Amino acid sequence: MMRADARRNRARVLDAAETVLARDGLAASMREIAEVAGVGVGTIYRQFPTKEALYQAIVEDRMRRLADRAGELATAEDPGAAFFEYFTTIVADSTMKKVLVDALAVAGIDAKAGSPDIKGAIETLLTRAQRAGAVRGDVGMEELLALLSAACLAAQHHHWDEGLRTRTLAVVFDGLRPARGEAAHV
Amino acid sequence: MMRADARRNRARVLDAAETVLARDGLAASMREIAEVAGVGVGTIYRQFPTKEALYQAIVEDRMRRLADRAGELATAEDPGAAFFEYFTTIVADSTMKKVLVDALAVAGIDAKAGSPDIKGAIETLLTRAQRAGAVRGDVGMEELLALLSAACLAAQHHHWDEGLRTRTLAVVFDGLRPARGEAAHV
DNA sequence: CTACAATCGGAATGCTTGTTCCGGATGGAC
DNA sequence: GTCCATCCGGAACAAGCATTCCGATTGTAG
Repeated sequence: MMRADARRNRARVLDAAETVLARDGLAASMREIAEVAGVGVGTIYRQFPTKEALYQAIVEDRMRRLADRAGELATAEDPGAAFFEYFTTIVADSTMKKVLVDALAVAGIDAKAGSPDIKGAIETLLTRAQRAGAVRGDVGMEELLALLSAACLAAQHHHWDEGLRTRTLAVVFDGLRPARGEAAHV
Repeated sequence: MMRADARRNRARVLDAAETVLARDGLAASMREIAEVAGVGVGTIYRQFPTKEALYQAIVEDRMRRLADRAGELATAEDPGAAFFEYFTTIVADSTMKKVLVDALAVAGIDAKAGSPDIKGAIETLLTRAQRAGAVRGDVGMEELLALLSAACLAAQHHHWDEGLRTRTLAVVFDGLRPARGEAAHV
């Protein structure tokens, strides 16, 4: 059983790391995280063997939340709206969360072990939206993830404000919609 | 007048820097650039007062080439094709050139001094394509640059191969085209 | 060819980073 | 209250970085 102070400090470290990493991404230093958390650097290393491990813990947590959100939307009445809303949410999120973006970029959303089945969850949203005729049938997961990742990266780097985000995603979404006349895939 | 060996070394440094920075981006170290160039680090500093200055020299050079290319395409017979070709070229380029992408991301394509009028050149391509009815009239420079930068960032980070690039840009381009029925802006 | 200023290489400097270590503090079982 | 395994803080260490400096070298004007 973990001692009470250890558990408390673990929470503080995770909190501080989330804050600092959101701002500085992978470039954040352990010293600063420790300072924000109000603990010594040694305390961090007691819980997380390495900087990467700390990052991974946070990224996995965020991934899990994103996967959960996708799960909720998987049963929405309007699959098209659900799909586009999810896309927008992730991009809006990443404007503020540099870790997530760095993680998407470095480790890759691509199938990294540990991360829950976010890919599967997104695929469900895509398939349902396609069946409902809200998204072209000929876009695959690869292109979708490429577009999603691209939007997240740019939103982060250039600090897209809401207006720019809306207008830019509008173009992408138009490209994702079926050409008029394309039949819904039953 | 510059001594002959100094001029030769300057060229070597620029070459090496282009190579190394293309691979490692801003994370590349001066030592490695010096090694690849076959000179001492001191030699680099004789020509470029700082690491940033060296980067800037290379980025400006690339920007100039991109602006030139845009200039050529500005008088193409098919403004729509010219526009989409230019977009594709830049993205394909950035898959290989990490500096460019870092520069776009960090310094920002956005109006940084020194960089020639690449923004103006792109705007010309856009306007002509819109007049020709190949691009929606309601997309502005801001969204266009956002999309361009997004594609470059993602292409670099995930090493888009040609197939993925083609399919992903196809979606974006579809979003940029006018909805059927939208009139060309004379 | 000579002489000297321009240039060179790379060791040295000073800083930042991730990680380790350990003397001292402390939670909690008895 | 006692006691010890656990945990804490932060100094210390090693590695890497950009940048500076200087004795040795070399282009070139005269």
